[in-house]
Amino acid sequence: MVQIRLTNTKTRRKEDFRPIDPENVRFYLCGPTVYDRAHLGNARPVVVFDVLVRLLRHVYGADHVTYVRNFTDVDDKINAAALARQQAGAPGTLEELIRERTQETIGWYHADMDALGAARPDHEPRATDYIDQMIAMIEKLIAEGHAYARDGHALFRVRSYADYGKLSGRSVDDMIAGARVEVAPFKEDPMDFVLWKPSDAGLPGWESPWGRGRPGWHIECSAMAHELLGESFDIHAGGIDLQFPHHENEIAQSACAHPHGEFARVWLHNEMLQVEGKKMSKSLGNFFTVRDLLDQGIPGEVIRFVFLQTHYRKPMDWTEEKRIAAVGRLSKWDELKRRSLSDPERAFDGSMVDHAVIDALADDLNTPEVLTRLYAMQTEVMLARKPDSEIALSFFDTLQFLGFSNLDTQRLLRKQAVEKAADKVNLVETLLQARSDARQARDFSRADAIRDALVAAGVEINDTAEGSSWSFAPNFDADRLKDVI
RNA sequence: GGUGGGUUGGCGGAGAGGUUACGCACCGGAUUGCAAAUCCGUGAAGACCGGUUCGAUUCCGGUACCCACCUCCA
Repeated sequence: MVQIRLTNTKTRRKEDFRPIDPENVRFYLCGPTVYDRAHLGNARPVVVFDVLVRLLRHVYGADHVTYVRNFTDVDDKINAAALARQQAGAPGTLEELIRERTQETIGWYHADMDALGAARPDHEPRATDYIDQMIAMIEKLIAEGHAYARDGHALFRVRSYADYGKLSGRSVDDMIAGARVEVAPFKEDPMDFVLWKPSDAGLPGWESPWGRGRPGWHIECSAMAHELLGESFDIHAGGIDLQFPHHENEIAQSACAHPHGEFARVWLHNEMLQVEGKKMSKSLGNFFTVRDLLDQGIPGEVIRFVFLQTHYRKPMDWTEEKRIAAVGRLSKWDELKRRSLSDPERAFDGSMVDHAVIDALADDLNTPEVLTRLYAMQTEVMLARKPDSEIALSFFDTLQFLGFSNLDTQRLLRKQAVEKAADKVNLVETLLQARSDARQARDFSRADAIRDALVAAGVEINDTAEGSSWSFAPNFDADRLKDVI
């Protein structure tokens, strides 16, 4: 069996991955707060850890991995969005508008992540469905002395957990010295964080031993992970920005509430995404969503390819240049698929995934190394020069395994071009026949003139020993064909 | 102020204490009537300053610059 190695944030080392139970490898990924469209940065962990899940399923078996990714559907930003809608005249109670908003956002999220080729998790728990578990957990923490209730709040007592700060390499004292912590009158210690907070009449709330209120951030992940994966599970992942405070607080809560469990054995964090060398932010005007890109005709596979070019533990820069290069590469593979498979629509089952690709992934998800292997395979497929060669089958099986099933990066544009040009097919073929005739007659100047004009009009021509083939390019412009006639 | 990450050839981007990463671009060659596509090949690097070592881009220390987190942004 392939030995997977992963860089564990908890130990700051690359270590052999040994599942607690190989029959059920358990993985938790922090999901989105569903108040708006996912921006491009939100997509990075989804794609990166989708690859991890694919690897785990490949190694341990498709039915031996449990993948959980939550939806945080209780949050002040959601409340604000719902309130804005109500003030804009939307009908319904605030609770209804909140539900509407989160439901709609989850639908968007699914559509966008599907487009990126990211498989759906086995469980997608919503925080509001686990309020009871959160309350039970908070009660236990209070009973054990790890938390306290004050003024309608429940707060975690950071000093009661000796290892607080271990994951992120911080000490409580240093952080307080940094003087950037919120000091609230009801806190025993400035670092204590909120488990439960009161809701007034204008906010969603649930009855609790501390009054009507809503959960703080952090507790939902602890409660849902415990409910669905148990006291101890294998891997917990998310963006590096969650390392502190979110994951640190999750650990503290879970370790204190379930002292016999280990919570997550391995912690994985992806580095952040930048855009053209800068942080993506609304103020810089370089903020955009996954949907924005998809709507521009950039398929999810292109986004996925660009993501996999950079190792997940390094900052990744989204650039126009990379986008264009990815389109070129995938288009080339699409062309190769048409040429090297007797049935380009053939479905693959993952039985011929390349071993070197698996080895590269097993080495801490080294996706750039995977691409290097794919380039080598590409050349081998070219050299095989016959349809359905073993290397071709393996190559496209591997691509599908990696989440690249549709390689036609220009399908939207091409589809439009073909539709627009449907009545020009005969004309193009007539012209190509004329070129062929001219070549036969060795009238090369006429043949080349026809070819150049067709190319200029957006017809791709490929001459091989077996003959010529052609296709409409996405930029096909029928009007230009008039120049040929 | 504290913490973490980064700095590799024109661009993107890895591994390894000593032997070609790889891709794109460029250049040369093969193929082609000429192109395109494809194949083969050359050149080009390791922010800066020290240290360890027979030998460092790879280990250690320092400096500079960039990014992020410490503010419910993945």
